[in-house]
Amino acid sequence: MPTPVDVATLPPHFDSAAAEQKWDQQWAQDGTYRYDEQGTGPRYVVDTPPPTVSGSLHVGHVFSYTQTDVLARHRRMQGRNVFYPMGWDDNGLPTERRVQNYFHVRCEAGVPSQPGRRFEMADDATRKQPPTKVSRADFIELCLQLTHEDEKAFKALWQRLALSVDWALEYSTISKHSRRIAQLSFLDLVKKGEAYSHEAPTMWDVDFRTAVAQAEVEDRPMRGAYHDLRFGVKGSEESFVISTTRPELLPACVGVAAHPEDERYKSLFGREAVTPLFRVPVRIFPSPLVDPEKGTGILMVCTFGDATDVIWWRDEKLPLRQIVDRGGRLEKVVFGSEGWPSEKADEANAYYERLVGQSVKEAQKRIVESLRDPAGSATAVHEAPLQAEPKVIEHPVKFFEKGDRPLEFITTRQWFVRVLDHKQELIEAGDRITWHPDFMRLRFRNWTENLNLDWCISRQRYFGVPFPVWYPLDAAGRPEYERAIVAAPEAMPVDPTTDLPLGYSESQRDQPGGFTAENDVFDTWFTSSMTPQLATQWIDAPERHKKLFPMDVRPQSHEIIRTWAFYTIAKAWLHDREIPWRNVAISGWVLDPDRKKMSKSKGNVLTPMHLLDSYGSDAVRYWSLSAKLGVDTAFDEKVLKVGRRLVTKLFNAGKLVLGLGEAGDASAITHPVDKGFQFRLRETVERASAALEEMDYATALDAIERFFWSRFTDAYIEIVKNRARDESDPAGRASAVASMRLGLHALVRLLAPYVPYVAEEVWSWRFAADPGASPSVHRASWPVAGEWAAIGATLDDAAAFDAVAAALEAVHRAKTGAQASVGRHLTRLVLRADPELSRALDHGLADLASATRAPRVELVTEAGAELAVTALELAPLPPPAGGEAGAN
RNA sequence: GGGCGGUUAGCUCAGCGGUAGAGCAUCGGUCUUACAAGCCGGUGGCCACAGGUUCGAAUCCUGUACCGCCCA
Repeated sequence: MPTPVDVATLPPHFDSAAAEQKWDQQWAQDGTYRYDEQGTGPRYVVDTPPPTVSGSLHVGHVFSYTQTDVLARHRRMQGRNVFYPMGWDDNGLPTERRVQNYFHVRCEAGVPSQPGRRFEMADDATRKQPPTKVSRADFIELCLQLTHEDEKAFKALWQRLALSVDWALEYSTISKHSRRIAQLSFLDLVKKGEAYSHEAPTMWDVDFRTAVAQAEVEDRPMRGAYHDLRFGVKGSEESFVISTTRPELLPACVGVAAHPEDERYKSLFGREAVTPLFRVPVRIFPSPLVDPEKGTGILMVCTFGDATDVIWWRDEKLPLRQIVDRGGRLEKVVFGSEGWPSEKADEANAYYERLVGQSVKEAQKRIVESLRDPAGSATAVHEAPLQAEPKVIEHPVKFFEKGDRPLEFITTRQWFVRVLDHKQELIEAGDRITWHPDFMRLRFRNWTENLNLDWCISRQRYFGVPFPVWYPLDAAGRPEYERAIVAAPEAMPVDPTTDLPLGYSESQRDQPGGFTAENDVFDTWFTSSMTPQLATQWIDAPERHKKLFPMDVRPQSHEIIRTWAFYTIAKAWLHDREIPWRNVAISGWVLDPDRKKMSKSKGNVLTPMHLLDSYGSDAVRYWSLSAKLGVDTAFDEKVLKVGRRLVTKLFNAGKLVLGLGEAGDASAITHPVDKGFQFRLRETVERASAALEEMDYATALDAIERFFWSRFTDAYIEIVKNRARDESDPAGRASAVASMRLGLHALVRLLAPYVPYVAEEVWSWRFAADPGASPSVHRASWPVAGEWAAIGATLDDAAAFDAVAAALEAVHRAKTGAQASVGRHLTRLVLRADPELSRALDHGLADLASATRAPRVELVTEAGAELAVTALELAPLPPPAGGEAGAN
């Protein structure tokens, strides 16, 4: 049982650092935020974003995570059994990259594993050497080691911020459990026919050497140039000019296309063109996808310059001539060999020889030189194929969002999940979810409608969840992809490179007639899209899953609607024909003070730790919670100061109110001014609660804070604090003390989700020891209007309180006008008011006299009069310090 | 090019049919036994622009201009 604190001994300011330490420890010890697995009451289930633990923390993390926390805290106080887990996304490229840099290592296939070998952060000297090569197993070990360190830093921040997560529910996306859930998901999708593998041109990053999905691709404006090249027409003297930004792909040209209605080229359809330099005959066909306005209106189709080339290649059944390899260099090909026809193979090979092994960029330079050679002409006329100097343009080019060079389309075997077949269902699922703010729904809809590729889920990387898949090898040692073997669910998680498929022995690995492992890992979103299922344990704990799914809320930021939100909705639909959560709360971004997006490259990223140190956690939370969902907010240190002020104010208001001595219960509240204050307080409770029901914590905070400051501390307390100490008026005193106590009791609870440390501190002084009270304000009940029913406050009471407060304000104004302090004693005070206001003031005149320090208030009633101070006589100032200075 | 959001006091932002708001900044007053990290007051706005609807528009509609985001 907590012991009440003697508030008279408390300091003038709140020591936030000490309180943060004290209460973090206390909450952990008491299990204040624990989810009750056995609980049968209503739950509130949060699908927390697992932050990418790639090292750095910034204020954006603080911002959005605090916004989630306030929702969870509100629901917890409403008595919900709150399920609020925390995960770490330690799976994927950011981690790989960080590990490579931190230890200065590279993962390479075929390097033997060296278990037990220790690595430290690389120093400058080490960094000058080539990176150390490590095996896949060792690399993964390093990833785990480093992410574990990063997780500790994140956890410390979250605790300092007072995120009310249940740390017993912590998870990481690379853990054994997560790998199992991801592999079970894959198995379910294969069984349902929603996952398939096939060999096809896929967007490929040549630096990371991996396939990427549509969601990870972005357009960047790049300088390019139109190169006009003259093609010949087979069996004729005719020719035409195509325009291309990628002349280096000329050797991979497999067709020529123009718009079916284009009169200039209609006569060419069905005939064959001959490419310059390589003299390859290719089919000329019509396609409505060609824009007659662009370039010369006729273009070459290559394997593959862009996404449209892929469509033409597939629809027209054109041959495949891949020349760009997985590292972005031109591979060796021989014209004149099978699949590489040429009318002049020797010349073609001579031209191509100059390009082999070159990067795409260098190859372009070289081929442009060749194209200036009249000998390369494919027409009867002896002229250079390049018609004019290239015309420089700026155009959008597709990049992997984390990549540095343009994506290539490269034909590889990849695994996909069917999403195109389910567009309509996914859009409908999105519409069944409530989005906060609502317009974010359109981002989801827009993205889903515009999808044009199935979800590529395989990545040619090292650190990730492996595919639980092997392929049988035929007698010639070729994988039989159509007969893929998926691991049994009870065996998952498996690593196919070390585990065995059922019925095979290790000696059969990579042997003809044996089997081979799938080396790829899942797209990190394949696992991240399962955060609800990771937290509920899904098919491993069906009863638990049923209780927790669909979840109540998914908080996240808007730039990952197309990835995280989309994939999570897709998975929930494909697996369970369900929506994953009923609400999505989209937080905005923190912008720098110049309203620019914070990013590492701009160097304008703010780290949160020093803010926490100088303003305290409650003030930092206040800043986060004064911004509305979905709204980008410029970082403004002034708001932190306001937060700190609020914390101080609550601390001191608590001291005053609790220092008044013991209070009776609400039945002692009989004075009209007190009842009127309670009436307004109840209205505030209703207003704030309504806003929070809509997840509008910022509007709720605004209402609470405004009331706390301008009605409670500036007005009500000033009006009644003298009565609260007046021994000569026991009933009036009891009413004031009980009312102030109830006011504080409610306001501490209303503010608790926002400023949990100072609220807990104030609560602990006395309220925690009340009979039947919760030891923590964070488990106390959220105020409800019913608590005020017994007081029976009326609109007339409210008018009395409002009138006294307005009159006090008028007197303050008059005193300030007379250059006197608001505490200055008066010898005479006359107010003028209209009859209605006079009546309202009637019950509050004694309070008003004591608050204004006047002997009595003379009231002149005049129809239609504005409230005004008509006479104000200041008492002489007491003699200066030395004796009984400052006596009242 | 398509979609979405924004434009309100010097700054950061609320308000979203009924007399323009808050905090900060600024200027002035005030050390009142809760709080000077406080309190009181003053100054400051064609609510981007142009039309329209309405008794009444910052708020609803249409268009324009900037800023930003998402997607091609």
